[in-house]
Amino acid sequence: MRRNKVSPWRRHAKIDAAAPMGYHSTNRLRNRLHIPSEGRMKRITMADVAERAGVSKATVSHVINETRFVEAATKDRVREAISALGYRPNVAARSLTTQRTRIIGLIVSDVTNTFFAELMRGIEDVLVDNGYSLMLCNTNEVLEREEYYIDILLRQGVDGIIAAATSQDWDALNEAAKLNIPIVMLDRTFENADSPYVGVNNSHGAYLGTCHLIERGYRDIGILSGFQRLSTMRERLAGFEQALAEANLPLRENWCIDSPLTIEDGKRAMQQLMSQAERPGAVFISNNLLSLGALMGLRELKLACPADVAIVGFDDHPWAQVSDPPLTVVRQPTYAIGETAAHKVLKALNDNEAEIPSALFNCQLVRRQSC
Amino acid sequence: MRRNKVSPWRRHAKIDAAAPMGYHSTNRLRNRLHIPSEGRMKRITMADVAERAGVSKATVSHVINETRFVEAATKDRVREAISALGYRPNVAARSLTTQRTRIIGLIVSDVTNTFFAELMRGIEDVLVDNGYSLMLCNTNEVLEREEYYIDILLRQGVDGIIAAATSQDWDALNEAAKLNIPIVMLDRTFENADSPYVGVNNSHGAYLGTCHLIERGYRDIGILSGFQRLSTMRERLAGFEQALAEANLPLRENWCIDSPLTIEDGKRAMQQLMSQAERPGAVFISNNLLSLGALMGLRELKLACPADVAIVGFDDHPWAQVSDPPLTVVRQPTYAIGETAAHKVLKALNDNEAEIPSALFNCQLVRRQSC
DNA sequence: TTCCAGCACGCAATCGGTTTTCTGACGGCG
DNA sequence: CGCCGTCAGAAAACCGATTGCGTGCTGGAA
Repeated sequence: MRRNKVSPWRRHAKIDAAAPMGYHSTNRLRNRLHIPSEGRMKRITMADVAERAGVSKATVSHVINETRFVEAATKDRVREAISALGYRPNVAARSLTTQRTRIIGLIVSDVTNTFFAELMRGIEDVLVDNGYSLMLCNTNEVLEREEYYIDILLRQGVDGIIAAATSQDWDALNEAAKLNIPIVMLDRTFENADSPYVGVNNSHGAYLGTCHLIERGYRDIGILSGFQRLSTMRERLAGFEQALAEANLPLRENWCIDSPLTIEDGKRAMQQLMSQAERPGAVFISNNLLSLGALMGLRELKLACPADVAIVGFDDHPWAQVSDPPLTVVRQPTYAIGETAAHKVLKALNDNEAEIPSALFNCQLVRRQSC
Repeated sequence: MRRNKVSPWRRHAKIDAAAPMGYHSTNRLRNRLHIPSEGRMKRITMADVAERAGVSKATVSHVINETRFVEAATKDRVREAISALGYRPNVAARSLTTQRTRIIGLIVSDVTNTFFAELMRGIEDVLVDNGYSLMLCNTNEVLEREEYYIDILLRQGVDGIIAAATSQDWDALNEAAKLNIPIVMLDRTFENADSPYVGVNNSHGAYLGTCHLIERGYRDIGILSGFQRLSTMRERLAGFEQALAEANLPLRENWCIDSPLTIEDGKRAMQQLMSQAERPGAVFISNNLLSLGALMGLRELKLACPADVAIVGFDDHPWAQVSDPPLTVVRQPTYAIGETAAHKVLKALNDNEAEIPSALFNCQLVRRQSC
């Protein structure tokens, strides 16, 4: 712990590193981080409060937590002492005895993806309402980092974990499960996951989107999808295939492209798709970053959307309303998914015996002008 | 703590609540959150490790932390015991004595704003490399929530705080400062802030953007800005004004609009601006959410950009490349700002005496087609 | 008057680590 | 041979809360 190795999985930002922007540290802005002389101030503990109020630590504790009857007058003295001294309980000490930290660990793959950010907001709003805190673990979709973080969360003693996991199996989370820590799978799950899952009906969503393309008259439809190791991507591909099958349309191998879930890769994938001799007239895109990349790719190729190729994307995004063209998408109730996931961990924590069911939300087609 | 009041500042998502999407909890997906019978597994402590290795707790501790020489053979026995038992140190216990938690608190106003998300990523990447964890506090730009969170962070005993503060003065953070906890101001600061600041040269950025509009021949220029209580917004307005002044252009009161920093409000503000009898031919927009809202507003009014009104925005966004029109913006090196902020807290933690200077990055004009 | 129940609260063990102090063994040196 | 410094590791105090158990006091019943 004390020795900090440079972790091997660090992924550097490309945009900023390349940008020719100066960094100058200004002297006139020099500031102290620390209050001048006083040195380290004595921490105020429960014993200090007890002494000032003329009671024992036990009584102070019971006043704070309302765990035992305390006479009104005593209670007042304690409260007065607390505010006079500016006492703040030490959660480390508390969780040492209670074995609970009131911290929930959140594992996501990319906080800059608005989808995950919106999930986070939903989760965080619920947690803060219930007096819980959030420890953020951004994995950048790197497995080793996810495993590292799970270990950290366990050392930290988090009360529960909400995970949009990168890993494809239960191994990484198994340690947590063995310790009886509630886990909720978010957005993604996998076959042998032994935890409730909160997300959308992905196959139906993709089905909706694809059917919309078919209704609009497109017959030659391709798909841009993410790695099939992610359950969401598998399900969306399945929904896409089902829609084609029901319409008796062919599924052409070379019109089905898997790509890493980044804008750059989406761009490449779209260009690869569209530079074939025979190219699709419409494309279903399984992820919002890929959709954005695809639009960029088309722009570079000077292909018009929907004239040259129509698009339906997965996941809505505020900017999708003002893109050129405004994107028709399958929308997930993202914020609500986050809220629900948070409620489920809390439920598990408050009622040890509760069976926590999974929750599947439905998607909604948002018609705009990309097809 | 134990009693959870519903907090008064909770802000609900509008989009999701309104969306007519079904929620059905599936029975066939019922899962257990907990491992069946075993009950609560005995936690493995340092004492267990010590016993198995036939040494004292002290020795185990020294092996783990490399705080004292331990004979190779002993070290091996301890290590074997650790991995055999699957021992994981309890950070609560550790931080109780060390008085350090290796947690940094991050206060931001809106995680769904890509700008903050990108900052977070930079911060998180640096922290994880250094063995620190991140506690996320999303304030939704609500002051009470920020204060609540600062209190939580202090109880939690975080080692440092990085704050994109909503508050306009030092009061809220003062408690933290009194406890000698390093604070780094992120993106925003204020007059009497007694902490280093990491951000960009906002006034120069706005100056750049406005000058660009002037060079392109626009004389009648307005500005959409955020609340002037935020230092960033004040500085950007100042840069804007300077550019106008240098070009001997008038600053028209009713072409300067302040608005809350949301997409909806940006839309309203832009519509308000453009529905005046005499309207500007170009607008500088101080924030990315406002820029997006502005584009939406123009679209509703059936006004063309840049034909009817030109736009230069602040903050780049991947989607800005494919918007209609692609947006000319002033870009900040967001990720690098985050990294720098993180490095500064760590510096303060590692070197108690260090004077930590503020850091100002430069902005860059990204020319696209909105003017 | 004695006894006991119940009230209001104190005492001290405990959680799981870190760190200071203590100890026994060994070896070098006069 | 005796003395002492060094070394590896043990023992115990300590961090700041929670909590089971114990206790002095009061008042009503026997």
